[in-house]
Amino acid sequence: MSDQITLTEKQKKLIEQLGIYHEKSGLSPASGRIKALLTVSPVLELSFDQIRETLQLSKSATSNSINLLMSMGAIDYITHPGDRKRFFRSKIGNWRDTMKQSFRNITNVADLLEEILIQRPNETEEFNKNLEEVISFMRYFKKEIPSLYKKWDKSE
Amino acid sequence: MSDQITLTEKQKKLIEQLGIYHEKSGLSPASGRIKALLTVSPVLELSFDQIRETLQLSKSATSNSINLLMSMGAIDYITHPGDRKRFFRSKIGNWRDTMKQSFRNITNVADLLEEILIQRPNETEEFNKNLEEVISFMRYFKKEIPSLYKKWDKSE
DNA sequence: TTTATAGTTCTTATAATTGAGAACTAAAAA
DNA sequence: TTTTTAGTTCTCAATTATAAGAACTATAAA
Repeated sequence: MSDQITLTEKQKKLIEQLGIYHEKSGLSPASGRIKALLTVSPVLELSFDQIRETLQLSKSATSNSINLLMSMGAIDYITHPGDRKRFFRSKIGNWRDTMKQSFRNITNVADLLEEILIQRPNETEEFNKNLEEVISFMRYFKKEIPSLYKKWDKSE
Repeated sequence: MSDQITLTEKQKKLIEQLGIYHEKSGLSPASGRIKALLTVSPVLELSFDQIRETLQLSKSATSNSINLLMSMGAIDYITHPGDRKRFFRSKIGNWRDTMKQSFRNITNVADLLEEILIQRPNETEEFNKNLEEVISFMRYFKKEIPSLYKKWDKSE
């Protein structure tokens, strides 16, 4: 019956906080909580019903959110022999790709800003110069990311 | 009567695209369009009614969005002697601060992840190691931003 | 002093998100 | 073959976000 997992008050608070952070990054409340639960939970692999009951969600919200998070590559699942259940877990090991994705979002706007710059009147000199600088910095930033990773790897 | 400013189809399309980008970053449609208009418009300083009529917004949506963008530091205004109107303009010159703000959002989660790490069981070794790495990279990244700006400045 | 201007604020109306609950489905177990 | 399990999908209700429109306000102009 009760698949609810036991969490300390501290853990519940951290799930809430991390969940809100995920919401700000564009996830729905339910998806954010599930992603957060799979980061905070001492048990790394949780079944559908453990997630559902721990977070008090409906089956539909749980199913839809799990599938969204899987399609985003944020979580995956494993099965255990003799058990039909799937056990979901965070793909935190993929953090480099996740990070790269979020950098891509910052830098991809550079192309759009360039299109804007191209059709601006030459007369708005100071403005255009600032726009040019933003674009230039974004591209420089993008270019430097690999070496940033390399330098971090070394410093580890 | 008509304070609507003239825009090419291309400019309208760019406002739409940049507006959607701003929406994805958390602004409402109206705020996103206003910020985009003040980036694309060949006329840099636009009055309340020029913004309103060009984007076909209600007075309330225009007023609330303008005030939100001002409180965020995304736009400001000037007045011209003998004219009561305020003329709003993009604060694109502040792009370094804007960029820093968006970096802060990425790196601020490090403290939360650290709190999560601290209370995790030692048994989930691999997971904890990954979490540790994310935190370490985020902090390294934050630390490197100033020198990234410096190097970019030089390369300019 | 009255009127016009430049917005602001308040009260809805509409639309979009979100998730609940029930009905359904496919595969495995009995 | 029937039943149970592990989810999925559909429909709908509730909440939330968004902005329209009207009423209001403060300042300046006439």
